[in-house]
Amino acid sequence: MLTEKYNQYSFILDRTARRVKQFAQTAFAQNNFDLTVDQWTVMRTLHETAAMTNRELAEMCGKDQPTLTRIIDLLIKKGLVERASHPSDRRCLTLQLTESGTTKINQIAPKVAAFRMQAWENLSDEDFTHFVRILDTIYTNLTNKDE
Amino acid sequence: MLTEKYNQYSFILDRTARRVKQFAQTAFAQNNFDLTVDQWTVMRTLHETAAMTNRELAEMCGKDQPTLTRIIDLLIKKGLVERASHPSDRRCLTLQLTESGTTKINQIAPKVAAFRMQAWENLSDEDFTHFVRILDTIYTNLTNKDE
DNA sequence: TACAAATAGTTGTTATGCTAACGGAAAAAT
DNA sequence: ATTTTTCCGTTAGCATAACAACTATTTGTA
Repeated sequence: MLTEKYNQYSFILDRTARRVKQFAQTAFAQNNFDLTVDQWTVMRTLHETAAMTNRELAEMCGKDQPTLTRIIDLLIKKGLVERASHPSDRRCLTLQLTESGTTKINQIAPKVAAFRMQAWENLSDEDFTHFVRILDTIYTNLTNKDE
Repeated sequence: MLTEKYNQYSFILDRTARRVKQFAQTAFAQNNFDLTVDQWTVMRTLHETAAMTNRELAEMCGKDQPTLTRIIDLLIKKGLVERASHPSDRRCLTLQLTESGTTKINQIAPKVAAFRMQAWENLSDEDFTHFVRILDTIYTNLTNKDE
């Protein structure tokens, strides 16, 4: 492979990821969701698998623990999530959506799914398959195997 | 297209972009480059096309102006870049690498290109073509056409 | 010419990503 | 049983991303 040819992949990847997030964030604002995209990701994960610890939730959201702690702080301020103590391990916390949080998720989830689709205009199912395979391969290639 | 199937593309994209940046940043640290990945991107762009204004450079780097201003501030602190006044428009500034900055770019550019390649193990030239096409299409799909 | 609109760069604010470090608690080792 | 190690969550510090607001300057227009 020619080295020069691949010099730009990082730029393209970064640029596209930021555009996707920005596009979603603008849609969130226009619909008065009063959430950031990342806060929504956390709530959505918590909705699918309730009562996780901070560490488990961070893992599932693809975020590190400090970042997740701060996002949870903001969601608690908004009354959408609550922390409870873990029954058997006093180091852990159990996180779950409040009733208000569950209501919110159910309200906005279909809308989010709808405008997310706009990214895939002019692209095929096969492209989606390529997309997942290539990006996951890159991710794996750059992940430390010692873990 | 099935909506559910595409719910995760944003997650994959974001996760991969962060991994790529993190991988590069770790390599930078191990080689004592004393630069962030974004600072390197700015320097590299400035090296290829010298004497740009803040706005032009931001555009080429895919960053917004406030972000670029702050990155340039840091690079100036390190003595790698300098701001000069624009000859014909007093609103503008002309940015360029210092001699020290040019030396640094030439020293580290080959190393960066080398470890960047690690992302593409187990992937083909055809995959790279798919990658560029798909991500650029997504970017275009989500870019406001009114500009 | 005078005034309104647009442009360039900066600064402020909030949120996130990453690393390091810290305190409390549990697990492992001796 | 005590010590050491590991683990969990949080906090702190720095850099970046996005947006709004501000100053200075230039351009467009009446």
